[in-house]
Amino acid sequence: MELGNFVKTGRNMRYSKALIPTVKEVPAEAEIISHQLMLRAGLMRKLASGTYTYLPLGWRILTKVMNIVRDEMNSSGAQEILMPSVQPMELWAQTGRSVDYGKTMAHFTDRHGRENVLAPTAEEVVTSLAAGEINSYKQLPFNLYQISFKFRDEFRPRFGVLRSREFIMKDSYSFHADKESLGETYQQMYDAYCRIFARCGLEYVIVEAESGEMGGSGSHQFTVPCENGEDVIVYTAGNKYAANIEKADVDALPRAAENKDIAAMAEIHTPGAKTIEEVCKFLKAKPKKLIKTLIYKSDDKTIVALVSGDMEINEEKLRIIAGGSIEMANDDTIKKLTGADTGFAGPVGIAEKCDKLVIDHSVAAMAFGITGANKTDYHLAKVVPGRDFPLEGENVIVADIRNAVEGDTYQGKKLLFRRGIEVGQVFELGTKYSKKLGCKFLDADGKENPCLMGCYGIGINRIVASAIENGHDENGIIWPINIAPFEVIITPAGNDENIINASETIYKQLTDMGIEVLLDDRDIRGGVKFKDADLIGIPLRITIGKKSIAENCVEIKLRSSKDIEKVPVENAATKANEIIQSLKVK
RNA sequence: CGGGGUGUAGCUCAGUUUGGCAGAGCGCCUGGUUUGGGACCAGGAGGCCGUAGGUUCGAAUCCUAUCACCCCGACCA
Repeated sequence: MELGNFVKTGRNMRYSKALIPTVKEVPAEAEIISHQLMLRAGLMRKLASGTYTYLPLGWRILTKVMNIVRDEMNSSGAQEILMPSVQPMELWAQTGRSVDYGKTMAHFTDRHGRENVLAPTAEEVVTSLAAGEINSYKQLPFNLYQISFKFRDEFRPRFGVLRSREFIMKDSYSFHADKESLGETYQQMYDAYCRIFARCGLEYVIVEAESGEMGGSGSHQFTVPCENGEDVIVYTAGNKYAANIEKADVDALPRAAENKDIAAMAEIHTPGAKTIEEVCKFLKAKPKKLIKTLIYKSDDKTIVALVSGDMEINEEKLRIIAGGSIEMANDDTIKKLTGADTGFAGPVGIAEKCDKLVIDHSVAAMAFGITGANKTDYHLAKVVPGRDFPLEGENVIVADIRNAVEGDTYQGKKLLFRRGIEVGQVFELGTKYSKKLGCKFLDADGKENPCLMGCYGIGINRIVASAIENGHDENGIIWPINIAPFEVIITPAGNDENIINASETIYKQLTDMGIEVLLDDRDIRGGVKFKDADLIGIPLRITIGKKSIAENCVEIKLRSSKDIEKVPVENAATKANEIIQSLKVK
């Protein structure tokens, strides 16, 4: 599977010979603008849920993005390789990710009964490769990358290519003998990413991120802010602090003053009221008066987490405290632990029964609250944290385990929220994979050590979608020139011989100059050509019509502007070339 | 995986309530008139009404099953 490996996009094209099936009407299935325009501009067609065929224009754009990525990766010293898309499940079992990755992993059994994974990423493969090749610190460091298809059986593919089941990713993996070396490469990748996104014409923000299933410590996410993004970025004014919502720290809320006068706990009959919503309705209370009790399993340990009823738990934060992967406990486990049906769990008396009780600051800050009674169909009111359940102890911890919300502060500064599309992420992996897969080297002292690793990903398709999300108007796409399918479109408006001749001449001149040019030689009305040119978003248009050709002139217009410049026919190609070169981000 | 919705022409969708000739707009083909912002006139092609079964004299329409696609949710304690 070769993904445009150093394939130069063809230089020129006649529209009449090209498959560019534009559509006027908005496809019913497309919700967000990038998805709509990718279909309308004839970039791609859907095959099945979350899988798309890229048509000539769409593939040109992807190819251009891949070539920018490749160029910057190569200049940063990374080496391109290509790993298989079909990987043995065994390898994933060795790192434990066959479980951690869960159902998102697409897999199949082959005719010999072996389980195979359709690569969602390649840490296992590359680490086992390195394990076989690395013996000495003298071989380190190195950085390998590939550009290839990735598969994820998303529970819900949506937003066109933003969350699809099959997509193109650039993934690279670096191997090091020490932390300094890892830090250096991490910084090189960070800088390379900045250049890549700048060259793709994207405005991006870099945020502190959580490393999720990847495991590891440091991580930054490159995010393109836009309304339709699936990620939420949290930041303080002036961008002094910016983080993914999965990561964003919040200040602890002020604790309620100690009040000895609060009456003792009271049991209330709440038949059938299992959810926060139902309890609130039943008791006419506000969610923030409730203590939400969530029960998780981490391996064979039971973890109970408490969050204010109006807040969301942040499973990533909890996962770090748990020290391993976590999942919601099933009804049986809950019943065994609390003695009640799901929906009536509470913190009173739970610390003695569970392996760990993690209390969010938002709960510790309450004067008193309502919570489950660990008895089916009953809740407790006037439950005072610290009095009715412990806030400290061997297996009790008060911590930040919730998502930031409007009104929160960090280091005293107000937190702001914005949506974005994640287009790239860099991770310091450490030794998580090298230890498990035996990727070791001998250091100068002859001692054996696991390699330190970093990994760095870029979503190629997401770059395209986010460029559209932030680059369009009511008429269609407005491409940044570096990733536009063509740099110029020539639009002859009319069939006069001198119009055709001038078009052909300029077409040839631009081609010879190395410009990527599309000639709209279709025998149709001018209006249709203009609409199509705008829809597919070619940055520069050269229009040749009756009026202008009478003065021996053509019109040059930027897709992004209304201004039209008249230029003599013989200067047109040179002038267009000049504009294009000035637009390019080097 | 749970809830909701939709499958009818290449696309967007009517028609289903109340069973009775398969529809419109856009697109496509032919001819003509047009020709700088998705033209107009005339003619035409194109559908096993998602699939399978059932009810009925008769099913796009009613019933059952199934598949696909879309939306919401998966924070439930």
